Amino acid sequence: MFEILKDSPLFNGLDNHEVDSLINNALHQIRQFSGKEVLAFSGEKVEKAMILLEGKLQGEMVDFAGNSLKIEEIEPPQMVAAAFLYGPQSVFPVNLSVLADGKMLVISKKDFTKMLSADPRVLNNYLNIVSGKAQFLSRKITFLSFKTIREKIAYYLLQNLKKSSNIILMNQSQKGLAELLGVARPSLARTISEMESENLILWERNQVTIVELKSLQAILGK
Amino acid sequence: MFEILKDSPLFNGLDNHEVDSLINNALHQIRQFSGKEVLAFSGEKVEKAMILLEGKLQGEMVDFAGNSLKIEEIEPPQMVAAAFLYGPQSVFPVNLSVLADGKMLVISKKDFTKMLSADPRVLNNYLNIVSGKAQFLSRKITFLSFKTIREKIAYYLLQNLKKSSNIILMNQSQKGLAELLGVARPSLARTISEMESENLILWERNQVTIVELKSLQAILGK
DNA sequence: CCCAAGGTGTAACAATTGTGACACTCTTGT
DNA sequence: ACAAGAGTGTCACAATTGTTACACCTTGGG
Repeated sequence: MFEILKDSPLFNGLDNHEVDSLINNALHQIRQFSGKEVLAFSGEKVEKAMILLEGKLQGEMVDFAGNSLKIEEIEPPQMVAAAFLYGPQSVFPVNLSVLADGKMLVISKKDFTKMLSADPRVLNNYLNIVSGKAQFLSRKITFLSFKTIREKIAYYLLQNLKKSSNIILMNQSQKGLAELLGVARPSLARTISEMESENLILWERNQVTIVELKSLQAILGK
Repeated sequence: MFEILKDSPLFNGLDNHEVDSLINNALHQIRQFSGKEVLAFSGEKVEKAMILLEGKLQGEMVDFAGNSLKIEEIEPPQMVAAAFLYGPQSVFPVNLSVLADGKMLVISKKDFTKMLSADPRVLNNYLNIVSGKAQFLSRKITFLSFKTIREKIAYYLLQNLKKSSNIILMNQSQKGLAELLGVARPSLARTISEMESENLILWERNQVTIVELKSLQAILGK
């Protein structure tokens, strides 16, 4: 039915036929989205299981001053709000907004639950997804816990640094990175300047070169 | 076997006999702990399922400057590190340290997995626990995302305020609260003073009285 | 090819928080 | 009842970050 579904972590280990069969036994629909729509607001109840088929979504916290903190980007064929379908307080923790037009598969919670019972592999996959989410959030907390922008930058770079290379490709604008780190954009730029003039890093449009790895590690290790 | 286990969220809906039977079919042991021991360090692999039977534990992040940020307190009969047993990166996200002497039930991951398969109720309970954890972490992020101490305090108070009362009982020292909010203790005290002199709240040792609820909400709502 | 829109570098200034220090108060065990 | 330890109120000062503003790049349509 949807080719991409068999690559979804949820259906890991199942073949096309099995996936189709599961989907067809459940109440489902396709939801299209486009523009700058907000698909769900923080606090709204999560009542359906959602799997992104096309496009790109973003989860962001919006504080009361209107500032936003990007929590994560969601790309196909990931599940949306997977960790918030069950549990004591199943509401969206973030605003869910559209980054790129697309569509998603929506399944009623009831039928999704049946689907989990019907196939132990799917259940196991789902368990891994939810655990993974918790781990992701935990890492996010690590991030927010760093007090200084310098630490956040160092952590981000070291986290994205591939072994046997000293170059990090940036798929993110400074503006986007500032949101991710939860700091003001000019403040980020300032700290980057400082680190450049100290010869720790070389920050170019699309890539960052680590000049002094040890000093960078020292920022986190002192 | 252990009376308290039947009250554990994991065994919700099962009777004593069923719980005993599940436990006895799994490799398990009792681990005692005391003093100021650190039971597990952040980054250590989670290889066993753990259920707290007695005492009190604390999960805390320790940054590189030695400051700690308390993430949560764990009391019986909760599971320990429930959301970190499965998933792609099953390591402790925090240091697990002892707040009060006690003991916990330790079950090998393999046998715990069997236990989940053996009883759909336990599996469902576990799913709820893990989802709940993700939701907890998500709320924690909400906290850390507030920029000012004033906002954090307002959020904390409103979150802990019971309906039809304007008094909040504090089971937490200012020091503990400062750690929870991730701010320095004197900074917290300063902001509390300010809010008191503005007649928003009345902060006493063991309880906080909300004087002007609307103004408190306005801090978060502007 | 040029314009418009978004991204980036930078600066001065304001606001907030952290630090370290000290006196004082409360609690608890002996 | 008292001493010791932990928690609290407060201060001056340092450090960091946010704000606002503006000039300058880049890039991708028209």
